[in-house]
Amino acid sequence: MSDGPVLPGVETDDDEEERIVCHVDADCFYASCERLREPELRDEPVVVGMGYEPGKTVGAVATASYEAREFGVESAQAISSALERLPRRAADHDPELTREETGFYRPVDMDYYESVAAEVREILHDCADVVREVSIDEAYLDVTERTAWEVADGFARHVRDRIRREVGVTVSVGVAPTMSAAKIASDFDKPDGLTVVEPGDVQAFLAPLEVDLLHGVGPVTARELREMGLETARDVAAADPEPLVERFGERGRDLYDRARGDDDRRVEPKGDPKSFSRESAFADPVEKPEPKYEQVETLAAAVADRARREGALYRTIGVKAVTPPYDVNTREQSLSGPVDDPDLVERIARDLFTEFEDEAVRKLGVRVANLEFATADQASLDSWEGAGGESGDEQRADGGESAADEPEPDPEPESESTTHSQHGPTEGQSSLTDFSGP
DNA sequence: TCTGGGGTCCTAGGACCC
DNA sequence: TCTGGGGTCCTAGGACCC
Repeated sequence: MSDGPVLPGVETDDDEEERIVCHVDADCFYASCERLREPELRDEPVVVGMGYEPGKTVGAVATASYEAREFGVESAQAISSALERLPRRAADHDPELTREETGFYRPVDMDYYESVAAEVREILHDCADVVREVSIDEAYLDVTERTAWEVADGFARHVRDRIRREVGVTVSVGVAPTMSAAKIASDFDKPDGLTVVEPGDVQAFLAPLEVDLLHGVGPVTARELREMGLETARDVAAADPEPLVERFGERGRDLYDRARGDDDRRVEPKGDPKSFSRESAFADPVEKPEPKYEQVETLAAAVADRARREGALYRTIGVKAVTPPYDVNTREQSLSGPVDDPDLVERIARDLFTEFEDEAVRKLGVRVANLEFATADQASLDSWEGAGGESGDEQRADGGESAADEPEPDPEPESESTTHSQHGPTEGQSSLTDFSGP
């Protein structure tokens, strides 16, 4: 809706303002990155495998190029199954197969992809005032101040072409008045797509879509919606919202609103992370305790190291044990105050894991959560401590001598190293951006 | 699908406090 | 002593996303 002229000095209510949201989604990003440094892979089927090693059959598909998808290779598939559908192209290649029936397999190389993503990010920030990075290959842009609906497709094309020209990867772009519609729009015409949904057209655009195309609807919810007789966004939009709320809680309300094109979320930069975790799977379920504890220790050290590098203190430590067939068990423990203490992470992780030491375990994980990040003004932390006046029950175990005068039940503060002030002032941006090239 | 890794948010019950 | 209601925190699990 185009409002009348805005009187000078009269602010329109921010919430009422129509936004122009742009969702940028890279096409099979990891595969595109591999093609960037290995141009021979262009137009060929490419599979990037996680936990995959050249020549082996272990791991899972992280990304498959569109050519590989034609063979039935999909994300999250076991590499062994992918290889059945699309054999590896080998130097001594099977004369039974034509070249067209084979593809290229590469292991994930996050450092390299991160370096490419940083170049894309730079362009995105150049094209918008507010950018929300959702993942390595996806972001929302609020471009309300940069374009207008009449020329939105030209703007989106500009963003897309710049990324192709300056970085060399293709992206799909969706433009809409809401985040959820923009997200679906970017997916509508992949790869190398460009879809603009103008304000009046949102509901009509969504209507024919199957429910599982809606963001937040996975296999479970899709099945339940179908059992309720709701197959498409149109059905959901026309349904009585009450049963949806009753069955799905808040999500049901969101689902109903989004299907109708209602979504008042604003594009905002992503805040600090909420947790860090590391996990790894065994080739086969392990029953003996020793190798499992060894893995727990490795993961604990990696997680603690990550947190320290990011300048985060944590107050909760947890473990995950996946037992056959695929039961996910989690255990966690919270401390009385935030710490940076790798030994404590290891000790508590081991402790929480004892419950599973004799069970067959196929996958293990260690996690820290309840994070606190150092702010530039450490003073603000000190001030709330002082402001409380009475009670010292909410002690932070963040080092310093003061901890010694309090009988601390849980974490023993281990000297200076628990403070992270020596890491210097941390910026809002995480260390994701300061990669050091391939 | 015979199952990789790193996240987010929500729910629900119990403990504990007032 | 029994019963009440509200709020918050903790823990475990589930669904979902990329």
